[in-house]
Amino acid sequence: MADEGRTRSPAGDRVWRTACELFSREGIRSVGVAEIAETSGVGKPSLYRNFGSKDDLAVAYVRAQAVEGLESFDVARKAFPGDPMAQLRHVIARVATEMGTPGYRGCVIANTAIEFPDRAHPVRVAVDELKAEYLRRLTELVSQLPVRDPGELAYALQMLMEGASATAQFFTTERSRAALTETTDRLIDSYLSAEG
Amino acid sequence: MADEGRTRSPAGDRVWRTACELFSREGIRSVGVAEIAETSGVGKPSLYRNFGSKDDLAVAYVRAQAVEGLESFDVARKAFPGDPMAQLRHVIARVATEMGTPGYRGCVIANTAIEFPDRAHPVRVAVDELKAEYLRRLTELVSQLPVRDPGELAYALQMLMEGASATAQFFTTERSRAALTETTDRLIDSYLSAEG
DNA sequence: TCGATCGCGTACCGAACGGTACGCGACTGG
DNA sequence: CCAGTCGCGTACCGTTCGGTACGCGATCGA
Repeated sequence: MADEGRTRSPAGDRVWRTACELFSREGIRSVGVAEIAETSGVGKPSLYRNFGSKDDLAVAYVRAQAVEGLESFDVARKAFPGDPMAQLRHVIARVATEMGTPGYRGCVIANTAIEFPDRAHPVRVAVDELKAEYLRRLTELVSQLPVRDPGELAYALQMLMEGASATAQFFTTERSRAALTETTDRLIDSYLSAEG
Repeated sequence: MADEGRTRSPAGDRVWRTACELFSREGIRSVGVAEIAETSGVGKPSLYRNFGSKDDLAVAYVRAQAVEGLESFDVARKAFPGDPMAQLRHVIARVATEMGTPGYRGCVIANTAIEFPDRAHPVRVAVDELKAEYLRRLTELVSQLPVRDPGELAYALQMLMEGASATAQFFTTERSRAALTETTDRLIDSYLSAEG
């Protein structure tokens, strides 16, 4: 929900909060600009004055949703300096925690990628950048562990987090959370024991 | 693409093939019925005579897409009778193979769930049923392995397949395929060695 | 006090959506 | 030869989509 500190009018602020809530609950394409405007109690032109278009609003939303995940690497580094294993656990735990939010509907970034299949679409471009950035940071972190192929392990961990987020919306968040921590533990053990 | 053997008019047949292709390439919501009709060279009423509505067409599509995955359990059972480990490998390999199809855009069922967030929507209902059925069959299969908690392993495997399908569309199918086989191997080993 | 500026909402736009009324033309049984 | 049926496409329906022209009212500097 962090909004990059953009200065905005009161009406624009209500639009932003409403859009975040509606997008989170129903996805982006399912929500029309008229619905956002009505729900937030402002006219549509106010929406278009503060955000140039629905696409721009969607990009801002998706970027804002990614902030916490990306920053979790910095948070972990500061909380457990010199302990990459603890940092990794923190990053994974953050995903597990997020899955516990009521009405969790899966990773917003991944979902948005599905909603915008055209890779040239500005929203999709932003999504792909964010996913690549996450994998980059994860790989960087895993590289500090004593494993032979950190890139492979990082990719596998990303897959697991992605899968946990996805299954959480089909079955129960509890099972996905439990399976995520359990499986990442086993996998990391497997990579660590192979080459200490 | 198997179509449950429904008998259909020539026009309806062209509609069906076109719809499958367009849905696969661009998703369901991105494709309008007019586009399907025009691309297949038939009028819209032909579409509505053969399929009652776009939703019905989408349900048929999503069911058809799920057939191969669900049948892979039967195929595996016949190919490797009495060898649940080989059967499991076959089921997982099928997912890896599917990920290799050009223009792969992730699991159709999972993607459709994102496109229809409303759990009461008929398309979403069908999707949820199919996912539950897949997990049911997977759990049944894993239960034949000598592991303590087959339900947990099955859930983890489903998570992995889901994650591999999802990451394949962000990064490369090759990495996801490799990571899927590698990670499932390690995970199954981990569960088998714990309690032979 | 007046005039310019600014944020705002009403009312509207063309396009695209899912879905349908209706009439044409080709077969088929008598 | 003809009447009924069946599959089909043209042309249209109302609704909703994202986006905009425009005028109102409050605020603020002179």
